[in-house]
Amino acid sequence: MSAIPDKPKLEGLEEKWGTVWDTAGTYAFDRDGAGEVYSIDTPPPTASGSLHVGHVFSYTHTDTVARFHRMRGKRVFYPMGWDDNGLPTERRVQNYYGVRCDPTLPYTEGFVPPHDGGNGKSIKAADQQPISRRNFIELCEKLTIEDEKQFEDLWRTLGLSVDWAQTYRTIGQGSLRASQLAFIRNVERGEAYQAQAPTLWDVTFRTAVAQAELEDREQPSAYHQLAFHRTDGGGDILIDTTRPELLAACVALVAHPDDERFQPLFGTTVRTPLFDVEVPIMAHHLAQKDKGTGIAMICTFGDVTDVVWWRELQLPNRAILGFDGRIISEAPEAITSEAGRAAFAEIAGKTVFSAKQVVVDKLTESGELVGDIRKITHPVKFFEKGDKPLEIVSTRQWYIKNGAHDEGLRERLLAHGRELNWNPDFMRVRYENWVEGLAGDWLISRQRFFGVPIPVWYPLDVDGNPVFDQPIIPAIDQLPVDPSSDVPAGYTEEQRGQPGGFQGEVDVMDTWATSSLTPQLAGGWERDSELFAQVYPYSLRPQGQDIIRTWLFSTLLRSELDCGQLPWKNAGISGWILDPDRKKMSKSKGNVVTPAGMLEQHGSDAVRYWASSAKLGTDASFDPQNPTQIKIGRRLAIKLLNAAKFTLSFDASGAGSVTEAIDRSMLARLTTVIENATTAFENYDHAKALELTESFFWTFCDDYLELVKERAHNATGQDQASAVTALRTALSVFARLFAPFLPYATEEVWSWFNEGSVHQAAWPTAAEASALAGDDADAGLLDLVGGALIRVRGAKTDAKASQRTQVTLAVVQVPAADRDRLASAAADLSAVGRITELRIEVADVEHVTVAEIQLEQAEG
RNA sequence: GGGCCUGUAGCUCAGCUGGUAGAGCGCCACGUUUACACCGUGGAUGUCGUCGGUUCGAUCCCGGCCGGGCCCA
Repeated sequence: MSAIPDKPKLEGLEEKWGTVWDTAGTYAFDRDGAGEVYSIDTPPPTASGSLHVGHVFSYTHTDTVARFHRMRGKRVFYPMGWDDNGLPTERRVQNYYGVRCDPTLPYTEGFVPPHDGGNGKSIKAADQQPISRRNFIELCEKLTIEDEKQFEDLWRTLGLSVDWAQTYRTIGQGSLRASQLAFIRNVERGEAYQAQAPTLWDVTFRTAVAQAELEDREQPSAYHQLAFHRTDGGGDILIDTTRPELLAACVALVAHPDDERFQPLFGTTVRTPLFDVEVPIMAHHLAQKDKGTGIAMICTFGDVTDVVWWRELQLPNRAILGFDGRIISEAPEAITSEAGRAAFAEIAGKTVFSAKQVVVDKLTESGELVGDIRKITHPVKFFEKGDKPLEIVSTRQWYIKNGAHDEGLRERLLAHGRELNWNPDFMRVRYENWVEGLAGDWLISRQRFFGVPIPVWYPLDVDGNPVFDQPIIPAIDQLPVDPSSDVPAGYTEEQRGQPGGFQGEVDVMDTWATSSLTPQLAGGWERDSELFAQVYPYSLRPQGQDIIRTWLFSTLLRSELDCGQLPWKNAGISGWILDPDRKKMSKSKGNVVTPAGMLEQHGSDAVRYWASSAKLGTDASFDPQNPTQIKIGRRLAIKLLNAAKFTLSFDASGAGSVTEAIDRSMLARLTTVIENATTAFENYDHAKALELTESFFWTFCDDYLELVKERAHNATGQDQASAVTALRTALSVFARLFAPFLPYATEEVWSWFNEGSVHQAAWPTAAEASALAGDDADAGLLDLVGGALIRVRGAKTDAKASQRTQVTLAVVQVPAADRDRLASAAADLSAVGRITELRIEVADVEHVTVAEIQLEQAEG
């Protein structure tokens, strides 16, 4: 036990107890212990991103749950991971060091980057120094490790009860191995496959992206009306398009099968303007009668609908867009006319923007552009991290089955969604909408650098062409591998790139292909089976609502594929942080405050109180200029310190039993608070647990403590002992009920009258309070006496007198049933109210009422 | 266009499977009371978004509309 300071304060508690917890291993997972395990599949924050109040918010929610279960005697497995793999890190490295990756360059020993630190501003691509892939990855490694240190410091200050021995990085060696191993298992079971297919492509980052990473953005565009020429001599057919630059890639026209205007034309053909290619007119239900002229051109590929049409109508591929977003140099073979080939030559090599200009000019010239160009805005698909519209290119990519084309798998995924306990429950719907809306399998190939390499090689035939459908898979004990530098079994390095030799896959996996394995990464899957058996399936998956479609879905998918099981029992979904205008906090709006500064200014407990007071799934608004909830939390923590100091100042030598009615009443109330707070926590409603505890704590301080302080201080014998016993019991209970929310203040208070950490103490039980209160305690008495006290105080306030003013006579009226009850606390009431003569009368009143009060005249 | 959430005191929110509303902050007044001035005490404050329906009775259930947010087309 430690001494109680004269002036308890919050400052310094983070450092003091942080060190103690670390040294004592307070939050270490006891893998050899007995008892139930409570395991948490922690969201690994993006190491290259900056932490904001939203992180503090949701991670605090999780921590309160972890602390609750730990105090309930469970062995809590609470690891922390860093998501450092992927594009966000690459971008940060580019800006931080002023470099970019050029895989064609050789490695430079002892490379010193042109910048170090930057100032947060992005460095223009043209000013970035090209460096080798290996140099680039080394910088990624270096910077993420620094970033992760800062994250850890913040989490420690916030007081997350993470076991810091259980950390993982999504780019760490263990993750590389697990990620590649899981992929190989997917291949072996036929769940991962390669396909040459139209792929959504970001021309800036030059990589494929997956459905989960898309977002629609409203963009200005324009309708161009083009004249196609019927081959039966029946005149022209007009279509509206926003992408005339793809005219050379046109493979058909399409209208709705029910559209009477076009029914006679189905099966006939037209010639395209400018390029003079004969294409069929076809029917498909996705064509919209009321859009444009009701008949559209299908190009390979202008948008995702084109892909559907192309596939379902079995059209030829005449793609003209390259990976750089420019028109390729080779015209499609279907363009045979001299004029057509000449027209194509003019757009070859141009960006889509420039090509559009050329095509429009030439169509205007030829008179095949009809009427005016009409400006519109419409939604266009973007990579969520990109700033140019996605294009669709045809490439070879690896996919993992996700149920989009597999009814059985989809049903199993939906069944798991129903099986999972969602908090709040309505979040399940978002998952179901996503699963039901999947349009294609999960594309996991990324043409990037800082990621987990796809662990395959391809044999080269005698002509040096890769044989993609016979990939060479490494042996399990060879993992992790980098196919760019490692050599497959049976080959030598000299055979790399040679006919009859092999080539390594250069693509890496999508970040989510690794992040979807967080339960496996943290839990020792295929590495420490004893640990894995203890923690898997996990008790809880906490996360934000924005990544249900990505992280939650993909984790569930990998688990289902690997073992047919749900990876967790519960999901806890936190809401957003909104600024005072109810907008989502964002850096660009300049309304982001740094969490570290917040913790420094207000104290961790105060910030945690604010976070804890919001329910799961509910957005919370936050005004950095006026952080009301944080101030309230700070006040609560300080109040706890002071109330504890006061309570512990009374002589406890006689403590043992509780005999006074008012003391028993308070404990009876406390019993109910314990029961309800426990239930709330069990139901993942930490906010309610806090609210119940806080609310009664103020009653305890304002009324009960006031009522009994005279007796606890000055009385003797059992009267005094009863008060002190009740006070100390309540203090012990409050410290533990508040411990998940205010870990620092409660630990400080606990240390004043207990050995060990409050965070390893037993969660309070109703029995410990009710045993002292007794079965027949009058739970309502505290409010009755408190009501009388409030009215006495009110009378003094009305008289503009100090609360210290002596009352010579107070006549209190009560309903008959309450007279003896109130009388049982008359001495305490008189003491706190400084009442010389207290008369309790029975009257026809609904509530306790002060009928008459005489105050001693204040002196001079 | 479809789905989900949301609209309660000036602000932030609570309101337990329907009985005409609560907390804190802020505001006003009083008080330096020996745990707390990062304080204490007391007080005022609402056609519970809107229009209908069910019901003896609706903030709560149902439907329409309006506003805010998110997801999907």
